[in-house]
Parts: sequence; C-alpha cells; structure tokens
Amino acid sequence: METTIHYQQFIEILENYQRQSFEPMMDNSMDSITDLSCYSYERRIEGQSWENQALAWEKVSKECHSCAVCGDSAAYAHYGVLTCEGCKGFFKRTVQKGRSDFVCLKTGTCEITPNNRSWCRLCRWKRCLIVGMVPNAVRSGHLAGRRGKLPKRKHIADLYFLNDKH
Amino acid sequence: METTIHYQQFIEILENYQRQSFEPMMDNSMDSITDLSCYSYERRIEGQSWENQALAWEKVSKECHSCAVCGDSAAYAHYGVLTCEGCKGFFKRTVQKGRSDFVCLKTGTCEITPNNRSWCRLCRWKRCLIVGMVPNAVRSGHLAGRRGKLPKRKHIADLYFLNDKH
DNA sequence: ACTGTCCTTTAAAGGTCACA
DNA sequence: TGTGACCTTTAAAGGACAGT
Ligand SMILES: [Zn+2]
Ligand SMILES: [Zn+2]
Ligand SMILES: [Zn+2]
Ligand SMILES: [Zn+2]
Repeated sequence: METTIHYQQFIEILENYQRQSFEPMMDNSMDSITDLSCYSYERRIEGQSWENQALAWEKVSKECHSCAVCGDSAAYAHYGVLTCEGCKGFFKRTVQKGRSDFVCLKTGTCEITPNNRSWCRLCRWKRCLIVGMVPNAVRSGHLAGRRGKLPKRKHIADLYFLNDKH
Repeated sequence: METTIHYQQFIEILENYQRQSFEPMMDNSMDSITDLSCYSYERRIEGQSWENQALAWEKVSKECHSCAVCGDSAAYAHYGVLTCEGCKGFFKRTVQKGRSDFVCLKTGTCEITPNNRSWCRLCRWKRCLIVGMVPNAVRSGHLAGRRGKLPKRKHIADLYFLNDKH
C-alpha cells in the first residue's frame, strides 16, 4: 500500500473535500445526509429554460427520525449527530461541567431508551460518544454563550489564488 | 520543495481540517474568520468553577465590513465571500441563468465600485470569481428553491469508528 | 429584463424554568 | 441538582417586487 501521496493530489482532495463541506448536497448519492434530519420545502422544477416560463414547484419532504442515543424522536442533528432534545441537553451539560465522575451501578453496558435514559449517566455518556457526538462542538472560550450559526470560513481557494484586494 | 506527503500526515490534516470546519473557531489565531462578518453577542465570562456562581456576561461585538467585490457595505458572507446584497443577487442570477455572454466595452479591467458596479457585467463577474465566490454554492437540482441552512454532514469520525447502532 | 432592498426560511447553537 | 420541552438567536440560502 502507498505510504505517500502526491502533493498535487493532496491539494485536489482537500479542495474537493472543502467544496463538499461548503455546500452539502442532499442528493441520492449521499444518503447519510438525507438521513440526518427531516425537512419539508418546495423545490423549483427544472427542464425548461429560465426565460419566459411560469415557475413550477414541487413539494419535497421527509419524515423525522429517531435519536441515535436513546431512540426517542428527533428532528435535527446536535453536536454532529441526530439526537433528541434530552440527549442534546445532557451532552451539553456534561461537556460544559467537565464531568468525569459518572458511575454505572451495573456492568457498564446499560441499554439507553427514552424511558430509562436518565437512570445511568455513565452509559448514556458513553453512548453519546460512541454514536459520534462531538464535544468540541459545545462552545467555550470566546464562543461561550454565542448562539446560532457561526460564520463560515473563507473558501480554501483563497489560500492559493492571488487576491488583489484585501 | 517536497512533492509528496505521508499518508498518515494527510489523514491528520484532513481530520484537523474537518474538525475546524465542523465548528469554526472565531479566535485570535484565525483572524480571517473574524474578518468575515460582523457580530454582536454576550459571552459567558470564564475563570470560575461552574458550581455555585452567578453567571457573568460580557458584550462582544464587531463592526461590519465592506463588499469584497465592489466595496459597498456588507454584513454577511454570500457564496463564500463577504459581499453586499447587490453583488450577492448579481452572482446568483448569473450562475442560475448560466450566462457567459457578458462583454466589456473597455479593456476588461474596469474597477468595480458601488456606483458603477452595474455598468460592466463582465468585469463585475470576473471580480466575483477573483475574490473567491463559489458558483457551486448557488443551489440547483434537488436543492433549487431550498432556503436556509442545510443540515451538516456527519462527523468524519463516523467513517473510522465502529457505530454499533444505525 | 436587471437591480438591489427587504423579507422569509433553514439547522442547530445556547438559554429558560416548571417539574422531579 | 438535573432534566427536557420550548424558546430565541445566528448566518446565509432563496423569493418578492418597486424602481430603473
Ligand atoms: Zn435521546
Ligand atoms: Zn450503566
Ligand atoms: Zn458589492
Ligand atoms: Zn469592463
């Protein structure tokens, strides 16, 4: 197996990656994304030229899914993973308080369900990490208290192209 | 200059990049991000333990900047670059209509200012591309008409960790 | 037609507080 | 004290339409 990669190829991959993460496509080729949340909107129907046509619309929607931690109903991703409001809050509080004192009174393998999720904090916390929740996404430092979407970074292209105006 | 890079290092860089793009940090080490937009919010003051303290708050704010294309005042990034509403709209319409018939009546190097920006479409369009606006960020296909933030992709960690529940 | 101001719509951050 | 249903706040996508 190759242990090195050409710098040029590396740049290509990075650029491609950044292009994807700049605007995630909710298309068929990336089901994992459509799985992330429910949605409902009207999309423009294509196939005709833009000039001289009445706009045609089509309803697009997708049902909600369940929390990756406990299985309760969930509408959006929180800290990187589709979860319910309860597990979202639990994860945030745990990260913010830096808690590492949870103990499991059983064997450390408790199943987490909507009804019992608050019984064993250790196993709930472990489950949060296993499904991929990102502690780093809980805002701290300068960003503590900052709500809502954060501004996106500039296009990586700016690192390579000459920008004649700053 | 190196023309190859170790695969392991490549993975590290990619992971680091994705970690950053998951939650961009608006801190001092990444001024290009704080430069992107204006903001104003209250942040929690740190330095004390979480238990048994009254929350302290501090105002944080930053003035708005100017459009990278024409220099008019701008509040947010559009299609990857801080621009005014006018240049945002011009860029969107141009991409959506797939226009490539613009011509410059001068030498193709018109300066773009708030007052003359609509005089030469070709030079305005070239300027949009030079400063890094991303045509791909104009939604088309399934996403045509879809408003607002799109759901984020799952954390790249999911590609490497075993996920025992789907 | 084209422009650009103003508006609505998104997902997902953090905050609130009755309830246990 | 911890929980979680519900709320506000973000940046930035698209839409509307009066003005040119
Ligand atoms: Zn849950
Ligand atoms: Zn347990
Ligand atoms: Zn502009
Ligand atoms: Zn010109």
